[in-house]
Amino acid sequence: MQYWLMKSEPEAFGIDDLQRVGSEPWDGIRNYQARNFMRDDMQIGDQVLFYHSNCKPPGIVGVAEIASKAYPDPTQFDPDDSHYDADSKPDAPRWLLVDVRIVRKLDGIISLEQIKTHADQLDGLPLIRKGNRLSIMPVRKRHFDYLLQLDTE
DNA sequence: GCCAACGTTGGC
DNA sequence: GCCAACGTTGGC
Repeated sequence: MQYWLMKSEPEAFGIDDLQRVGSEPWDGIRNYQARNFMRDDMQIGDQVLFYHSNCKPPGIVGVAEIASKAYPDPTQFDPDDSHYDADSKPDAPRWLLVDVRIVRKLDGIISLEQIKTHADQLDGLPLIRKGNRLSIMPVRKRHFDYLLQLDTE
């Protein structure tokens, strides 16, 4: 069992959307490091911190879980999709996705600002490393538990 | 293989 | 809207 943080822009797909649909193919990932996490390390049942980015305020808003193994992201083959990749061929797909299922929406939001005040306890968490832009990142269990406990404070 | 140019992310 | 940080591309 591993733990992750996955970013999404709420304007595109937020926690309320995930709660409504229940499970969602996490398409549009076009970063090799993030892809490799999905391909090599994610297992069904892994727990996910659902993070809202590019919004006010950014922060963790829910818990989700991995609901499938990695499989080809169909948007890479769709010329009308903004994530279309002309160099990716169906017999050798470059981009993968996993299905993500809702576990629960948090009572509030664990804001990035709040998270940063706990930097000492969260040492090594990529989210608070300067310049980090990964949209999918591993989270230690210790950090996962610590972050969620901030929601009930 | 180097690196400048460019595009994207994402907090502010 | 700005811009720092970072990844990718492509000329050489």
